[in-house]
Amino acid sequence: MIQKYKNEEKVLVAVDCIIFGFDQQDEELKILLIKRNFAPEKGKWSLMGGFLHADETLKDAATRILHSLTGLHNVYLEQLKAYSEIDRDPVERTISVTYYALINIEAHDVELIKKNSARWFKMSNCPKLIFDHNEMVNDAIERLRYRASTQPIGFELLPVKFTMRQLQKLYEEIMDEKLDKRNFTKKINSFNILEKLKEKNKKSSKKGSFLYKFNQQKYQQKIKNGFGFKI
Amino acid sequence: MIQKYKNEEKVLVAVDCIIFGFDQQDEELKILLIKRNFAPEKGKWSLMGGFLHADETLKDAATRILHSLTGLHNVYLEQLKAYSEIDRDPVERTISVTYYALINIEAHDVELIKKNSARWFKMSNCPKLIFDHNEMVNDAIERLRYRASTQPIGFELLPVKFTMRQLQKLYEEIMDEKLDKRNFTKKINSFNILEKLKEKNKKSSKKGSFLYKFNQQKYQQKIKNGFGFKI
DNA sequence: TCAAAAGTGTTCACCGTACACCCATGG
DNA sequence: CCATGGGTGTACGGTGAACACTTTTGA
Repeated sequence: MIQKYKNEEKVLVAVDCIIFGFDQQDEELKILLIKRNFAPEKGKWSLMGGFLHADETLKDAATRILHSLTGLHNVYLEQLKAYSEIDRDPVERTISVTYYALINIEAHDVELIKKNSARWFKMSNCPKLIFDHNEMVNDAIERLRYRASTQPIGFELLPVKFTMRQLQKLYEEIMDEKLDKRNFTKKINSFNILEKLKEKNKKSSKKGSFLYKFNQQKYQQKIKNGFGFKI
Repeated sequence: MIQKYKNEEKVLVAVDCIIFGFDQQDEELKILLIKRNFAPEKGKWSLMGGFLHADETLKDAATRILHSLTGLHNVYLEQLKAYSEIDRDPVERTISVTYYALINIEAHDVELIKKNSARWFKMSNCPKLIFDHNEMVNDAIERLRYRASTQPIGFELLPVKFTMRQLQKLYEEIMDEKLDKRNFTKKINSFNILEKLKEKNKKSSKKGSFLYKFNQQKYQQKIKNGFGFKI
C-alpha cells in the first residue's frame, strides 16, 4: 500500500457560486444571493456556497450547490479563482473556489429559493456581502464580460426563443454600455448561429419583434473552429 | 468563542508552479521541471510544487515554493486554476492550485536547481509529467498567450536591457508564430513604454542592435489606464 | 392618427497586415 | 568586399463606429 502524506496539514475547501440571471421582465442582469440562516454572519447576504466533499470534484460540488438552490441541472458553470486569505472566514481557515453560473431566470425553482431565503438582486444594486464575497462578485463580472466578448455566452441566460432586442439588452447589461442596434444586429448575424423564426413577440411593442433561436449545430461548429466572436 | 465547522471534511491542498523562462542563449521559451526524488512516481518529471501551510495564502505558498527552487524573490506570479479530480494524486485526495511564474532565466540560482534535480526544458519538447501536470502546463501556456497579447508581460522574462529583436523573438516563442519585424517595432513603439539606450548589443550581429529598457513609470501609468496593448 | 419600438445601409476613419531595400560592421 | 543581421515606410483592405428614416400596429 502506498504511504500517505502524513505530516501535511489539511484545510477546509469551500465552493461559492456567483449565479447570474437575466430578468426578462425588467431586462436587468441579476445575481442570486442567500440570506444566511446560520452562524457566522447570520442574517447577512451571501453567495450560495458549501464545502467540498471527499468524493466529488470542485465542479461536482458547484453543481450540487447550484442544484440545491435552483433545482436546475446542466447549468453553464465556469471556475473562476481560489481565495485563500488566512482569515477570510473568521470561524476556521477555509479556502474557497468560486464558480460562476449562467441560468435562465425563468427556469429556476421558486419554492427552493424561498426555502433558502434567497433573492435576486440587480447587479447594479448588490448589497454588502459577508467575508470576501463582494470581491468574488466583482471578479466574476469581469470574467463574464470577457467571456461575453469572446463567445456568445448570453444564450445561456435567455429562453429558447428570444428577440434580437432582448439579446442586445442582455449584452448591454453585461457590458454596462449602450450598443448601436444596427451594428449589433449586423455583428450577431455575421456569426450565423441564429435561426430567425416566423413568430413574433408582441409583448414589447405594437409592431412586435421577430423571435430567434440558437442553432446548436452551427454554434458547436463555431466553438470548434475557435470563433471570431467579438462584441 | 465561535463554533468550528465540525462535521466538514478537510482535504490536502497543493500548489504547483509552472515556471517559464526565456533562454537568451538559444532564444527559446522554457519551463523549469524537477525530477522527483520521492514517492510516488520517483524519478519522473514533474512541476515544482508543495503543500499549502495553515499560516499562508496560496500565493504565499507559491512564492515560497518558487523561492526554494530558484532563490528568487519578487517574481511575477499569477493564479491559474484549481485541479480537483478525485484520483489525480494516487496517494491521497489532494486538490492543487496552479500558479505560473515568469522569471529571468539568467537570474536564478543554479546551485539550487541542481540540488532539486531540476532542469529547463524547451516548451516544444516538454516530457511526459506525473499526474495531471501536462494539462496544467497546457493551460498555463494558453493563459500566458492571452496575457502576453493583452499586457507587455514579456518584460518579466528579459534582462533589464534587451534588444528589440530579443523582445520580438520572445513574443514569437510565446505565440508560436512568426511576426513581421517592422510591424512589431511599430506596435511596441506606439505604446511608448520603452526607453531606447545609446548602447548596442553586438553579440548577435556585426552592426549591433540597440538596447532598450523598460520605462517603469510609463508602464505603471498604462496599466492604470487599462492599456490598449494588443499584439 | 399617433406613439412606440422594430428593422434596415452607407460612409468614414483607423488599424492590422503585407511587403523590400539600404545600413553598419567584423571578419 | 561581402555576409549577416538591424533598421525603417507605405499602400491596401477590412473592421468597428457613427448615423436617420421608414414600417407596423395597438390604442
